[in-house]
Amino acid sequence: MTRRIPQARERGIPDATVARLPLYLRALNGLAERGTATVSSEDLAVAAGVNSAKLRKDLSHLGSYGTRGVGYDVQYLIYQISRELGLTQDWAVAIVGVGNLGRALANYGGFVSRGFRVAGLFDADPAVVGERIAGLVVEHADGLESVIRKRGVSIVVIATPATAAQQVCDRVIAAGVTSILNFAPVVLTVPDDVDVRKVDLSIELQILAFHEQRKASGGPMMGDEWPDEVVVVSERGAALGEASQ
Amino acid sequence: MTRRIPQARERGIPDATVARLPLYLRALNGLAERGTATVSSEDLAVAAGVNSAKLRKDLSHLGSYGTRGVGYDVQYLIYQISRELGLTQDWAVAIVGVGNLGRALANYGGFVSRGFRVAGLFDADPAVVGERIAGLVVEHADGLESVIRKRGVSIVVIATPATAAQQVCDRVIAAGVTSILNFAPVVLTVPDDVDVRKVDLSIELQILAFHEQRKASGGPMMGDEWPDEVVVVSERGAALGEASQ
DNA sequence: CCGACTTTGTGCATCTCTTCACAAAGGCAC
DNA sequence: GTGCCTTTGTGAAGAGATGCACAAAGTCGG
Repeated sequence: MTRRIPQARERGIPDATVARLPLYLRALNGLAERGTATVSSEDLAVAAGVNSAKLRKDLSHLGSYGTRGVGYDVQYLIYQISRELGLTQDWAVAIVGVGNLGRALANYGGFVSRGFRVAGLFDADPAVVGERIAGLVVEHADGLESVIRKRGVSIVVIATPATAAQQVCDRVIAAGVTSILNFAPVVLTVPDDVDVRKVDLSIELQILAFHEQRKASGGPMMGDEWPDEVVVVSERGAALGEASQ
Repeated sequence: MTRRIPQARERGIPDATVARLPLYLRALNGLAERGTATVSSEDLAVAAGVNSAKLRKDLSHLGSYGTRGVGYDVQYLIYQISRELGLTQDWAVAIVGVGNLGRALANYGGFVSRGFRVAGLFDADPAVVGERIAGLVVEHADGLESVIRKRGVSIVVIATPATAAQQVCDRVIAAGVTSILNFAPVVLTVPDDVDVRKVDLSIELQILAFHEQRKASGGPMMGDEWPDEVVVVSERGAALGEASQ
């Protein structure tokens, strides 16, 4: 029974750290634009809205890139974090579902600026296919698999209604995609090697409502009884991007 | 020095649990629509995509609403979770920034279906003010404070460009709002009693890219040296909802 | 070259969240 | 009733994240 000793440069950055790296990157880019050359963990932590000890521990997972007594070189750190996140290469992204949300995403500037390139827009509605959005022509969802393979798409954004999401998901996985960003309000079932990240407006609002209620009233009404009239809220809402299909 | 003993029905549901309750609620609504009367923790856990022990522990924080040997009454559990989340009351929501994203949000069906009512749309661009979106007329951002007070808005969604977000944030907080959903890619500075939740597409994509890179290559290139030519990615992207102002 | 000062990187204690495993509770068949 | 079977609710162990506090490492003025 040997003791588990963590390697200095072991592959395995904690998820919580990975989730914060983009935040640091953004703060660093802000500093770089203002011409700052070096930054202390304290200052960077404030800019990113985290604790400075946490920031230092996070960065220590990437390597020892700071200089004691001075801080971190902004440009160098930007490069190291970008490299770790895989932003030094280009990622082809496809957006499926060109409803309100799909359009918003296609026009999103932050996409292009960071190594993410929109390589395709898809919808199942013939009325939308052929339309030109953000310099791209919307293609019919039938061609999904072939286009994914042909253009080397590795990340797919699902912005379809909830009902279509799982089917789209299955198809893009069959085409070899292993990274999915899901905006549809459903739990996607995927194999273990596929990463799904979920963005769900409705859930965020409900979490806010919980805290708001707590602040307002010191908790929900105390009784556990049913009220006289129970109104059951139904799951009638379409996906955020209510596209066709 | 007394030991801290958790009360049985203490007000204080873990954050991780609160974040999952909406997920359970959605799964339960799906079951209710299909006419299911009772459900076991195992089945509900599968539907919500979590571990069944976790689900039971989560629910146990609300109270003891299950029946051993049987499971949970779907309708009753829907009611209890809704009540805990504060969805049995109506929340007035204002959306600030009517760009691509703002429009998508205003048209989002899931909003209305769950006790959230869009009570106002705001933008600083005169070209957008007056436009009719999802049955509402876009108002000028100047009237933000008075409308918030008048219509009892308690949750504000910020869908402005990054540059305007902090200013909007300060103003709505001054008007009494303590719950904010922020889509702009900036860290908002707020007092302790204000809750901010952040939705950031760019960050989600970067996290996916990290995992994708790991899967593809077994890690980033090994050297720690600078490449000959360093391209620094700039933070040029506008907010997801690139509205005016 | 030295000593004062700054800031990193990390060991450690703490806290939170997750998962296991099982006793207790309840339904149901007979 | 009685006993078997199912499923909850939870104690306890484990895993992971956080934050403190400080030694080690480096800068800089003189």
